[in-house]
Amino acid sequence: MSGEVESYRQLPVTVYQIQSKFRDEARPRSGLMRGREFTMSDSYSFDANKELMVLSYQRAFDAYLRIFERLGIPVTPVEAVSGAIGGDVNHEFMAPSLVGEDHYASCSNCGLAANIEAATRRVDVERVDPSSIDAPAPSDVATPDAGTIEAVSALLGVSAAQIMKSIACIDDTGAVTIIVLPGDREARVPHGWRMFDEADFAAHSELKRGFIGPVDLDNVRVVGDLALASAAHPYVTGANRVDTHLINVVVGRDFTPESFASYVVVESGDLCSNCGHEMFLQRSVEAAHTFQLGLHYTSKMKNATFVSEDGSEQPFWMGCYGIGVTRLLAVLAEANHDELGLIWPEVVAPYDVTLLALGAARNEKVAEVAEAAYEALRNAGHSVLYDDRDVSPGVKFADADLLGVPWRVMVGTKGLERSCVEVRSRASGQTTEISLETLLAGQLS
RNA sequence: CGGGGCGUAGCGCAGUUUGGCAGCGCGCCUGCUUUGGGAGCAGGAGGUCCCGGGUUCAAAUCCCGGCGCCCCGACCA
Repeated sequence: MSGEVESYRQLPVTVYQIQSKFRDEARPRSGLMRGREFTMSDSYSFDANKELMVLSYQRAFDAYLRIFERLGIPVTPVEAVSGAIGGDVNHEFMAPSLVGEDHYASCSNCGLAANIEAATRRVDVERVDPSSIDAPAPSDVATPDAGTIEAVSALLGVSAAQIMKSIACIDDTGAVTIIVLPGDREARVPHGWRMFDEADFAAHSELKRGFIGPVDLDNVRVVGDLALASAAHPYVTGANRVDTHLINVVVGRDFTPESFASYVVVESGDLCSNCGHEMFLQRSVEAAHTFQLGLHYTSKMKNATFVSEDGSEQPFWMGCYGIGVTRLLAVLAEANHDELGLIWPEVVAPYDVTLLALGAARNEKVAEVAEAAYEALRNAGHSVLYDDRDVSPGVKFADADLLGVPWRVMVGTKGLERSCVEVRSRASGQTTEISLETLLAGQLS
């Protein structure tokens, strides 16, 4: 782009490509849904400032919505984490599907939707005064080999919800941070953080895997899930000693997290962080992804610049947008089928019309009309799949349903007696009769 | 790389638990009938039961070893 665009006057610019892509996927699955080779359409926008980048982003976003609408694929744009690609605001276009690999949380009231990896919840309970919790000071309890919530729960006879889960992480600044959350919930590690790996545990011997706890931890940041701030009971936690836990740990008395936020993976029934109504989870397929990259890449590149209005050299504000074309085919089939087979949306159907000659081998007139209809429809600009096989009508009907071509024209003795043929819509199942004249003029209605 | 499952006719599978004639559906071949919703009847062909070894009078079935495929997870612009 640096060779093509020199001035702010040339902006905005959006370029695209449709290319084969290769990924070293650890486990390809579900046919076209995730393969090591696939076709991808992606595009990139370049703007002079953030406000204009957002406009370009919105144009691409709206275009994607229109594409999916025309394809007959219902999609929900959801807030997502940007993964390795970087940048700030981004959306995944999720097609609800039982075969999907992703889940998103959606609010039943305000419509807020976010990938399960990004979704947060609200906890609508008053913060509890620690002094109101009647519990003696924390004390040790031996928990040999009980390094999991389940094991501690079974050993001590307490519910998972009464145990505090402590997850050791490296945060986005590289600092060791412990996330504490209710033991009956999965931890959601914020974007940019990572959980401890083998090397981290080796480097921080004060943190005993399976027995980590937030009490008396020096020089380690502790953050807590919202639910802990409103918990009206003491917790069981790790004692930071092998085979030992602490009981009667009260949040705010025995330790105080630096801050409270949503650190659990959202579950169905959790409250929307925006409006407080219940959220539900939807299984889905990621059909497309859009990103506001901002200066994420261009600020690190020497030549990704243009000359701005005031004469200074400025980096481009970028957006990037991708649709998995190969995957789209699978999503398309998922979204557009019934028990008889595919139902191609007209805009992407490989043929407009399938022409069935019924009993042509025994009726010369049928064969003649079908041949003529084939030519007429083609001359009128239709793409036609012509079934002139010598098989029974039932076989042709079933195959036509299976292939899912939008329009089916049936030429047979029954109709020809009245100089008619039938036209059937695969999507609606509606059959109408048209005259031979209409058909031979290349028209379907 | 972990966890689970599977391997028997062209395809899909049952049979393996409790060792005892190699089965079913579809497809295929022949004949007759049928022909606007995946035809019917009759007859027929088709097997390295993944491979190797072991136990046994006898192994698709039990034991040991190997190979292959699928699913789940890790992974994933």
